[in-house]
Amino acid sequence: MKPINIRLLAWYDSHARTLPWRVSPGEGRQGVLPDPYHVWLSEVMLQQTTVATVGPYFEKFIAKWPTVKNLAACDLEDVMKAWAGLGYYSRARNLKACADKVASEHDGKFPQTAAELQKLPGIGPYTSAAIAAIAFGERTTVVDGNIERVSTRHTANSTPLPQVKEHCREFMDRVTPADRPGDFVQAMMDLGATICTPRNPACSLCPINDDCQGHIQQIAEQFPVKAPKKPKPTRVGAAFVAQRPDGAIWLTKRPNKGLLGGMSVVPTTGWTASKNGATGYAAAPIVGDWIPHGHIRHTFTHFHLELEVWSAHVNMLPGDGWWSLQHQIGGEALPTVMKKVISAVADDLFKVPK
DNA sequence: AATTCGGGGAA
DNA sequence: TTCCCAGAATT
Repeated sequence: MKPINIRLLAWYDSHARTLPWRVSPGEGRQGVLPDPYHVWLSEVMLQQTTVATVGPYFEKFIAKWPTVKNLAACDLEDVMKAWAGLGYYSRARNLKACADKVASEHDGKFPQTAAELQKLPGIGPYTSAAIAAIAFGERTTVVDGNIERVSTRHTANSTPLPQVKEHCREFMDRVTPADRPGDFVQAMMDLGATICTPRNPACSLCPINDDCQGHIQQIAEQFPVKAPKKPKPTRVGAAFVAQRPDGAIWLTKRPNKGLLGGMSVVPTTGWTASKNGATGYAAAPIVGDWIPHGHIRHTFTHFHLELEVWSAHVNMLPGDGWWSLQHQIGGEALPTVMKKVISAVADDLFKVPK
């Protein structure tokens, strides 16, 4: 039987997905490597985020900032606005910090080894290895969620995550070729995304099913084994949409660290396990004729949130913040939960093109 | 080693 | 609903 990398690369040459950050399949087969800036940007966006979600954001960023130097030259606030809705907002701040460092310390050229890349903000073990392999052809050992699934199934390894990750690394070190390492890791990831899927894997179509223990024993779907997850608690609070007579909405900025760090929000109460202290309009940032708009629900990584939504027409508010005019709101750095809140008051505000 | 970070698509 | 996604940083 041919080695795994031979079978996988042959499959990749005929089945590779065409994605915005990849070179064309024809170029790829001729050994053309993609732009490191594109690879880096896509890899950071793809951290815990699906290809379908990333696509439009990637296109928007490339159009707005064609090079890493362009990104370094812009304001962080513009990056936060462009990243709004994509989630995990520390990625956006690290993205900017990384661009600044590449521009100022490396003359706008990304380091070419995984070891050097990992010294940059927002680039960890996975992303450094992926960029080095895909953009520079280094024979690194890449392990992501797809590869964890493919490799644990191939070896029928029932060690639970995250301990099994080291075995996955050894598996990859054993099978990754020195020639076309970037295409190989992308082939592994495409395989995991399209055939070796979490549920109902299409084993009959898999190019490496002949020596896959998961397939042979008909137990592929049970890997990887994971520790049971904790239930998500629910937190509650109230949000206040203050509107000026001209329709502008009062926004404030979250601190740069923690949940929704650096993002723009309307004033809210604290988000607590249960209602405590002042609630409803009694907790509003200013006395006024607050009108109830029901509540919105939103789920974060580790808790559910239920927010009462209130609105009122006011002329001024205390504290730090600014009035955002209706035509500006779509361009603000608003996380999705805040778009839900504002939509509950003015449901047509985000239907206008940004 | 555990926890904290968003959001959306699929089943 | 639950799961999981081209994970990193922090504690």
